[in-house]
Amino acid sequence: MEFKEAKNKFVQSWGALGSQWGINKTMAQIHALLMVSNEPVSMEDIMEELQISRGNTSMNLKALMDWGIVYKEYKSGERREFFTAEKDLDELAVKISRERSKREIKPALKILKEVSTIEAKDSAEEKHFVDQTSKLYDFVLKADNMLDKITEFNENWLGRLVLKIMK
Amino acid sequence: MEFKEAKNKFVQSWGALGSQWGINKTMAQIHALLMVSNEPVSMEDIMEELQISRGNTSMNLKALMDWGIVYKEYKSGERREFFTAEKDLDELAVKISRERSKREIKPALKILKEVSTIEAKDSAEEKHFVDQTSKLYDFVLKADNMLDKITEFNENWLGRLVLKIMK
DNA sequence: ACAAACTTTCATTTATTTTTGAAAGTTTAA
DNA sequence: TTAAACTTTCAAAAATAAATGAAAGTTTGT
Repeated sequence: MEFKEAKNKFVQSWGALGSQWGINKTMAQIHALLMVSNEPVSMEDIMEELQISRGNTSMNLKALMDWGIVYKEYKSGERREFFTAEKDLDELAVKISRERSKREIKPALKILKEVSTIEAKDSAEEKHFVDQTSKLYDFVLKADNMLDKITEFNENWLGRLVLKIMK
Repeated sequence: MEFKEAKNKFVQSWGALGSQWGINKTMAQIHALLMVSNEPVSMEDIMEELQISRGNTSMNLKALMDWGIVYKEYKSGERREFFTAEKDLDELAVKISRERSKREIKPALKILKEVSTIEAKDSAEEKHFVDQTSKLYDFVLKADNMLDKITEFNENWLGRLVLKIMK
């Protein structure tokens, strides 16, 4: 396989994969493109490479910056803005899990807390509901904390030890 | 909040959350409904509760059974089929991660392997591409294994110890 | 302060995904 | 073997999500 072909394959596949994970295709593609670029890329170049409109590019770059995984860069003597992706994968994982936790897990916990604390009358049906949603609340909370700790400790000796034990 | 209201809120919210994670709304809603039902539910009842068509119900039940998180049940003397959800959350987590790994992570690894093993010519651009995709391959592989181990050991003492250390 | 060079926004269009429902298929009891 | 009672399939319709592009907004050098 040739370089251009490989690059294209990577970008396209990353886009498709992103969709499956609830991330829009263009956002994933732009991220993929920046990840494998060894130097900052201008908006024009992104538009050109991915064959997408200016508006789409702009919106998705903004979203990526909101997630904290893409940065703006300024080149001296250049009016245009350039973009780079966070390339440290541990850092990337931390930022993605923080963001998903904030956007998706926290709201889920809020709902679970609300519905699991209704006053359960004596019917078996209601008891089961409260029991099951309470368990779910505990479980999601535990999972969320675990993800937090894993990413947090990922780099240091304790994390490495844990990884070793787990393997 | 009253029981019916709480149940409805849970089912609706779970559906919305599912969408964000790339799981279709109805599939997530049916799963939610079955999770909090203390006894098997017929297709008719699911259709009625969620106000969805027979075809939709059938397809999504099939998908949930393919994931291994919903089971068919037969009641003696009843012609109809009934459905229940896996209610053990550890078991649920194991099945969901297995399935997502199989469907999404494994294919991603395949692509990463392919594109990271192209012959890098001497340009800095190509070297960076190979370097970055190789790192990504290693990282995703590591993460996939970790998820595997976490779910696998979740119930036993080692898992508990690790959780404790991490907290 | 101006205008050139750029970026962002958002109403509209387009593409994708999900849902419907009628027809086809299946199972079971008599 | 038949037909009633159910489930599944899939082409078409509906709903949802994403992309476009022109207009509005912003920044920067002179």
